Amino acid sequence: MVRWEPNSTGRLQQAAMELFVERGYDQTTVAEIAGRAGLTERTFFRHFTDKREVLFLGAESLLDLVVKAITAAPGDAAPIDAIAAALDAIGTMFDGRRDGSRLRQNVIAAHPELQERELIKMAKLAGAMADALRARGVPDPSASLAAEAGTAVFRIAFERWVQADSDADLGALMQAALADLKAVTAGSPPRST
Amino acid sequence: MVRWEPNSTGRLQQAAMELFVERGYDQTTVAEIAGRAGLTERTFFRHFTDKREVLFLGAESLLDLVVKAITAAPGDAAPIDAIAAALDAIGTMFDGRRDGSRLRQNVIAAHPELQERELIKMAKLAGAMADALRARGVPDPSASLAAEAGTAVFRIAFERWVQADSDADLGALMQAALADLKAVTAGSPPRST
DNA sequence: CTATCGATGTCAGTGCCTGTCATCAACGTA
DNA sequence: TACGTTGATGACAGGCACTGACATCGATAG
Repeated sequence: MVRWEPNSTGRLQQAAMELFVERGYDQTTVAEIAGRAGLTERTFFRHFTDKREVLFLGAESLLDLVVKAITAAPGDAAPIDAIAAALDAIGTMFDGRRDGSRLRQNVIAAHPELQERELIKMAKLAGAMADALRARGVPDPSASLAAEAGTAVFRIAFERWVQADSDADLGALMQAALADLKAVTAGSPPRST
Repeated sequence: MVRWEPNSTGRLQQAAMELFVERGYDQTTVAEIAGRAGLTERTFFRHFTDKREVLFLGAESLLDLVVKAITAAPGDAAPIDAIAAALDAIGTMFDGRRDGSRLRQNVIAAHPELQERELIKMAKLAGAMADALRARGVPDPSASLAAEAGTAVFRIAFERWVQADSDADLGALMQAALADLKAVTAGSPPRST
């Protein structure tokens, strides 16, 4: 006989998403989330450091993916090309997950405190990318700047992706955004995409 | 006879900074801040939406400055040059404020929740810069990308500025960082600055 | 069989933040 | 002068996020 149902973390995540969608983030208490998952509030905080974090599990795997892609890039690749490779890997990872991403992003978009958490996750991502570039011998501040550029491209392409009516391809959107960034930093006059 | 001492907001800010430096952000309660300023906790929350915000007043003026600089740039200037003009304006604004900036940044660096707030202020800054560029006729996503690039340059140069031993010039650091960003997005091989 | 372990529950408490109502000097107006 | 209004503040009650300390009890190792 099992003393506890398995996968507490997953149950808490699912219960949280359901409640956030049903009645909104603010109108949902941690006790309610835990209750729906068959647990107590105290246990929620053993699985997640705070209420927001329940929406941001999985950021760790994205980080690993990106670091590996940068590390695996050809040794003679320019920093920006290593970043491009990381973006490609991200594109593949999100393939087919647009509906879920959109749902989650709608919740985040409605709550500044969740946007804050998302931004610091992005900053950590940029930090990890910069570390991976430095490990390739890219000096600062070029490594930091390339990493920041990469996350900027990701964020802007991602935003377009979840908002798009058609089911565009995230990878393609990121490639286009990267090309735009290259053009704009090169001092090109405005153009439309 | 005055019923209340003037400049409640400023007194709260000063009391907060003092206490944060004396005993740390976490070890300071809002009631203590208010008490030192001769006010009550409830009044604190009439001046600031939350405890963190007491450290981030003034972000509004930075935003205005940047928007005006972009708007005032020559009509035929490329987006990236309008951004460069905004960075110059920022450099002038922070001239001579390095010690204060460093003190404040030390507090923020020690507390993730404060970093989150700083990041969302940066995101708002980027949003305002993008709006100003769009008003100049720059289409999306170029406007967003140029704005994000600008804030990335600002953040990285600012970090170096407050950490530097010598009293380097923020404006010069931003110009150098912008040049590095241009080089790295152009696909240049790694170089050191 | 017993000791330890690990996930959970229980409970008390702190601090952030909000809603609501009261206070009272200043100010305008009749 | 009297009186109503305004605006910044105080007082108070309460909700909810989050934490520390201790108890519980199947599972597992020896």
